[in-house]
Amino acid sequence: VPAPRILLADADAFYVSVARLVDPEGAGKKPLLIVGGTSRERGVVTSASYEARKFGVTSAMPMARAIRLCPDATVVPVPWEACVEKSRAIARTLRDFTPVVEAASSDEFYVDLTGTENLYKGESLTDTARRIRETVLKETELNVSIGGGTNRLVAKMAATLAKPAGVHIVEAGLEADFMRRFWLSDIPMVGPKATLRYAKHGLKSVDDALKLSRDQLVALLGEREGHWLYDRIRGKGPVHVEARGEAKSISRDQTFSDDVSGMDGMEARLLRLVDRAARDLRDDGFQARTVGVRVRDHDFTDRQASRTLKEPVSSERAIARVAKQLLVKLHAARPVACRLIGVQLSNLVGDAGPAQLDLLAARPAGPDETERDRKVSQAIDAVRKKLGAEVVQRGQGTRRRGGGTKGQGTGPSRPEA
DNA sequence: TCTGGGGTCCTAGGACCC
DNA sequence: TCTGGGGTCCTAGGACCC
Repeated sequence: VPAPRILLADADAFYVSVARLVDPEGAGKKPLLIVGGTSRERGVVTSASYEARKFGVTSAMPMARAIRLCPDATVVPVPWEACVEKSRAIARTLRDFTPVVEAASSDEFYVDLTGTENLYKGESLTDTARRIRETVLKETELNVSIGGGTNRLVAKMAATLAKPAGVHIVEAGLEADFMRRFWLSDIPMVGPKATLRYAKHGLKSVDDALKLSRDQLVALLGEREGHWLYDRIRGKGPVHVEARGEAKSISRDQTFSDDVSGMDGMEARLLRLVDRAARDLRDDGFQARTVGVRVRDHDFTDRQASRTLKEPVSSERAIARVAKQLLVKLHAARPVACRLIGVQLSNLVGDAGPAQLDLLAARPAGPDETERDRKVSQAIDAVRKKLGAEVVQRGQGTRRRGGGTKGQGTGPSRPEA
């Protein structure tokens, strides 16, 4: 049995790089570049150029703070559509090497080269990774860094060492040794909460935790987490790479520049989000059985309510009816102003495949979604399609999302996931 | 400093069924 | 009349990732 050969290809400063490609004369010429929410008051950094990072700017940082740290930086919005296209282009290039490519996010791709030893006969994993890197650069104008090894954990952690524009492969058998240079907080899924818990037991680095036996770790952290950490710090982790995989939920939410109070205002904003979510759901060829509504109160308390229906729905009117009831319920439970409202559609049922077309047609209109609701949505889709075509005719170069990609089962924001 | 938008996975309790 | 155990589905919340 050959040892697994897993790679993680991670695009360098993805959103910044795409912003520069989109606008070579503007953003392309600014070393100090920040890409992110330009709502000024409530935006955060999506990505900062390596030059800007030297000033302490990091992603997810409030924009106000980022500008204070790096006052000379240029701030531009995220070019979402171009990012979706570039993400797909990277995935396509990777699939030329093996079909087993999993998009973990827009800019991260797991690649399983196990069993390709004969195909790339004699070539080391390092050389194959370098060749992949060069090919992606040539075909997409984007630099990826590639980490690799016998499982996803070491591949991911090696990729951080490979940045920028490099390759780092961990040889089989050296996984445990490789891990010793890291902090526990560097391990994927060890977030702020876990880091704090570990620190309370005096555990900060991988080396700290290596001094404890399996039983001691279990005694400290509990059955599940104890075993989990014992394996991770020895470089053991999941191996399976899932080729493709479809979206499991679609959500659209919005933070408002000013808090919204009162049902009328909240409902108006909810309906706009419902329209976006329903449209994107249908574009991706899905129906949803579960409708959820999320609010973030003015004091940053997150609350959520959801309902699962007997039959899946995809029309604006059906989703809006449920969403409104959920919003009323949430507002009644805590009638305060909110800073964010979101709509989430899950329990997705595909309706794109020809095999399922009959099933859909046969699905009777029920109490949750009437025949009339569906007709209205069909009319909306028809108008959108027409408008999209006109935009293309005018040569503005901004085709409406999904116009020609219907039924590929890929979400606009997680294109290959 | 005052916190985006898009996701995934896990847990725990209750309802319900066998 | 009182007592089970197991399995599945649903809901809410939380941690985490990019």
